[in-house]
Amino acid sequence: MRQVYKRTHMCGDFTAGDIGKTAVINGWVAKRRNLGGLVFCDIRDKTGIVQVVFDEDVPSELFEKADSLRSEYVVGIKGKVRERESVNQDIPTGDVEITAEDMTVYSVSETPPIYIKDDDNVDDNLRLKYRYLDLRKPSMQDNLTFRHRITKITRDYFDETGFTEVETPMLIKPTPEGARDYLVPSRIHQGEFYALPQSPQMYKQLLMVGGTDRYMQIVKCFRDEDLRADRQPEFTQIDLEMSFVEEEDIFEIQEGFLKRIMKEMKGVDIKTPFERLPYDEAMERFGSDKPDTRFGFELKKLNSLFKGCGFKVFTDALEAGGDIRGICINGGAEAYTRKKIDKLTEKIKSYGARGMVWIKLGKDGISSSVNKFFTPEQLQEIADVFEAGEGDLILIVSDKTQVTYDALGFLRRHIAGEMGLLNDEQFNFLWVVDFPVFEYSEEEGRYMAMHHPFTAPKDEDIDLLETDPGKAHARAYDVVLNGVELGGGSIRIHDRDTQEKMFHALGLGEEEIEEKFGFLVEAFKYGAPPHGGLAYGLDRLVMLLTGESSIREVMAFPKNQAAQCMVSGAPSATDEKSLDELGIKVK
RNA sequence: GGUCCGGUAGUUCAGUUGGUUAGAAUGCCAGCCUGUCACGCUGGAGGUCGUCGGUUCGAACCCGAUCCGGAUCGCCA
Repeated sequence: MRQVYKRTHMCGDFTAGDIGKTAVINGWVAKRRNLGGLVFCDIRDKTGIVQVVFDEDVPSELFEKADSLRSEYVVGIKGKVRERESVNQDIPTGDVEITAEDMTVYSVSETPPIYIKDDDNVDDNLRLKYRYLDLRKPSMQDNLTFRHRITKITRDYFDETGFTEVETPMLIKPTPEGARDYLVPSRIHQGEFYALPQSPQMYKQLLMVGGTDRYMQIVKCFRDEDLRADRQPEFTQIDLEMSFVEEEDIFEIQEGFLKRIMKEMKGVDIKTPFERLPYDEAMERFGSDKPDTRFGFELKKLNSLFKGCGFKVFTDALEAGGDIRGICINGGAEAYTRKKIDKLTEKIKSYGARGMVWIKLGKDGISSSVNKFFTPEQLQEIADVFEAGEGDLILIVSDKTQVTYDALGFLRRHIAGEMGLLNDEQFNFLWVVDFPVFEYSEEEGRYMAMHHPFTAPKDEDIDLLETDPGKAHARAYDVVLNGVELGGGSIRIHDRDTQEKMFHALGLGEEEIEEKFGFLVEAFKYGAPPHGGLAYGLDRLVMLLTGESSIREVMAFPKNQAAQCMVSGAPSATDEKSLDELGIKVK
């Protein structure tokens, strides 16, 4: 005899069309409402809930069993589907109910430590500790299902466009540049280590040398850096690489992919091709390399207006080689009182800004925090740069160039959020292109690859690698959606000469190159096709499309901010025998 | 490593100027209840106020230290 009821329906699937049928369901008790002679029970599975009723028609033994049900008991119920006496408009199965004929209690439950409903507000760490309970919430199941469908579409789409999914190793050589590696000690080679991949970068390039032509992989990646709402130590990439392509070939394929995702998952037709926005322009207009273009408030450089002005803060910044930039908050003059502006000023301090100047265009004329230093005519001149009118607010930051970008880039997005200008239903995709090849690291005292050392410089900039590396632009691109970097990639270097120039610009000596990247350089001796690729952050993509504000909501078992798995307690100490075998001494 | 916010019933929170026995909602338990669906009504149990120390006649509240969580800057090729 079967121990488990053979299910005929999922709880969320019942409709008026099922009335009169005999149904068998398996699920959890979401709610029991005992009215005395009548017991209602909401049974939940991953598809939704359905109401079961135990009334005077059921045998007393079954009724007693129903009375003893508690939240999160696991049950199987057989019964007849019937029309409800009073319909519940709020749930999809609200037309019908199941009148119970038989029930088995598979297992009982203690009172759960967290609420299992969507509109809860439970401490994050508790949710993570009892993740298996948290996952029972419809929104969490919906998110997992949503994610599954995206990965399915991904595999389908790239299959149809000639990609082969290939698994690359998880135990790899530590990478010298970039994020901190998670290291795995080798038992056989004591004192030596594998690293978990930050991305399969070099392997996918080797696959191109290996003739795979078009590669894709949905792959876990690992970075041992501090966590954020959108950053986890292990996360998933949709990783792609193509041979015999240039930027536009890659853009076309990816735009087709995102178009399909948006159509199938959101029912939205997005316009292709996406806007291409050069990095320099993105920074100049939005103060960010991942601009949210759903609203205005664009940055303007004001240096020329303030040369030789009497305001020392501005002239000092200019003399130090910095800039003066501002944004105009249309209609912000009234909403942003002095108190609120002070708060904003406080916030941008974390980006290195020491202060902020404001100009308000009020009903009774123009006023500012620097009235003392500027005549109304001069203030008007600034306002004219922004084409500002009555009711507008101008915010100005003078500092090092990067600080003006960071502070104002933050402000425009922050204020847009506060003013309710971020429309969830609008999807502004764009490519940010022509990234710099290098960024200067104060810490290291040298240029570092902004993307990675295999990124091809633009042809016309190859000579700059040796003469003025800070000015060289790369064939690198990011795809950005509403201010979030969804993915990034580049056309790679495929000839040894350029690769060597790149390594030298990074300050790597022959030996170092051989030691760190020797196998890739070696591979390129034997015929590397021109190639390029891209990787998406799957978690971020799902987060954005589900409207969540943290990638934890779209991962089954995420880590907390201290990089711990709250369910299992990882990381943890291990026994001495294991450590001995690995040749590791702890302190 | 820095900055900010937080830690009080199982859960989410309130807690006045430092003053009697620390409250509410929800959840839980018991009783009643035949159309509920946030069921209702009545009653009950439930607290090391993160921890340690200090000030005080008296501390959830003030002070110091510390631990923990979250957001964020740095960091994330």
